[in-house]
Amino acid sequence: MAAPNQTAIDKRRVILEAAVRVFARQGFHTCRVADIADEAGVAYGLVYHYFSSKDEILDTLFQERWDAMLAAIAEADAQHPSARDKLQAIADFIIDSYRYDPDLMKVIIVEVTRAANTFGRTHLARIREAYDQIAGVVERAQAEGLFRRDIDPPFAALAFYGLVEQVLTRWIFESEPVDEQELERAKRLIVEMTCLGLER
Amino acid sequence: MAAPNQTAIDKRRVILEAAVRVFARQGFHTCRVADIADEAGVAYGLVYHYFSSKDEILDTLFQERWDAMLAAIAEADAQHPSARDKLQAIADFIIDSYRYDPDLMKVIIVEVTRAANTFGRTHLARIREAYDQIAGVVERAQAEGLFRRDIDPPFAALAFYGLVEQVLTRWIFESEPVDEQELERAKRLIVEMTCLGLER
DNA sequence: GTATTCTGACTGACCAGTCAATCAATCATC
DNA sequence: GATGATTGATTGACTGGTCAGTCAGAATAC
Repeated sequence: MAAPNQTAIDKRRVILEAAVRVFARQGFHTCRVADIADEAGVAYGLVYHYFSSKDEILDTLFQERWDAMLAAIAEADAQHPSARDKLQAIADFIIDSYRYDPDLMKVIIVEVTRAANTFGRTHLARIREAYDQIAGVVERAQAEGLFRRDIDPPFAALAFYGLVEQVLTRWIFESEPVDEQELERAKRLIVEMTCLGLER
Repeated sequence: MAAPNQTAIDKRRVILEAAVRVFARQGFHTCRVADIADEAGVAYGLVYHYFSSKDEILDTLFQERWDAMLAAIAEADAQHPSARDKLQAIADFIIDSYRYDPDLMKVIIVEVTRAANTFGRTHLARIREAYDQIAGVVERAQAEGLFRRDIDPPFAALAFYGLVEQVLTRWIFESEPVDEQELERAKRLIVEMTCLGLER
């Protein structure tokens, strides 16, 4: 019934999930591979059976998550007619990703998208794809006359995605978990702030 | 003529400035103390004559710069009557700090304000002071009826300061230096975007 | 019986921080 | 204005600990 190497696949997953917790708790540079093995309840050497290096573990985590991100942005773009709804769907997806697995989002943001000297550099092209897709959403909204034309789309994308990441970063720095109400409030405020600004 | 320990003070400064370049180029975790000594043209041991540890060098750089930051925000708040002008003055100061010493700003942002597991945590209280001051500016503008009241001030501060940091991060990830025109354009767009938003 | 998963002791490189020794400047005394 | 004493700056070889990655073999599955 089970796939031939069910166990193997599971162990790989167990290691990945343990790595998320360890990276989130101690940071990539500060933790040791032995910590990951311990957290996974697995022998040290097994980590190197499934991954060729410590770096490859983080690369894998990032790639899996970022693929989902880009798919969700494309989906949001295709599904909704209005630009505001598109941005809302994107914000919702990212905030919900945090709700579902805060540790993973912490690792992705802290160790990859904001790590200008290490993993951020290696994954730069892929990270930029997200910005480009959002810029596209803004550009088309401007062409339709829904958005002002004096803010250039790449800059608008920076402001929008930047705000989302900034909100997550705030939560990441906080010690206690974030409650449901705050998650929902953030979704609303992010889009409101991006579309309408502060002045009345 | 010269102060008694002129040389001493200079060497300390030389080491700090070398550290900025090395941290910016290689990152705090990746570089060795020997790299800093080499860059400063100084013997390895001298670094430990002026600083008790590698960490203390980064702490010093952060503290010096952040003090200037907080002073500039307070100054902007005191100097200008309108909230928009206050935000413009703050954005100008930070963008100009980047213009003057991009390496230092890179180090502060990448290694401290966004390093959730290491220095960001130790300097958290001081970082929050900047957010709190900006939130105060927004709060008073709301009380005066200039800003909408349905965005809470701490969130607005997150969006504003977050956008500034996001713009710097974009430049940090880029390889080529940023031209004057782009710096000035960013100053304008940051405030425009924060105050007016995207929708027309 | 063989292929794969799994184990954990081991190694080799690396690097933060120490320290004993040298050097340079100022001061104190005659 | 020479001589020695004191203080602080400067040097770089060395140490002790850490840790990523290896490997030889045991266990398990098929």
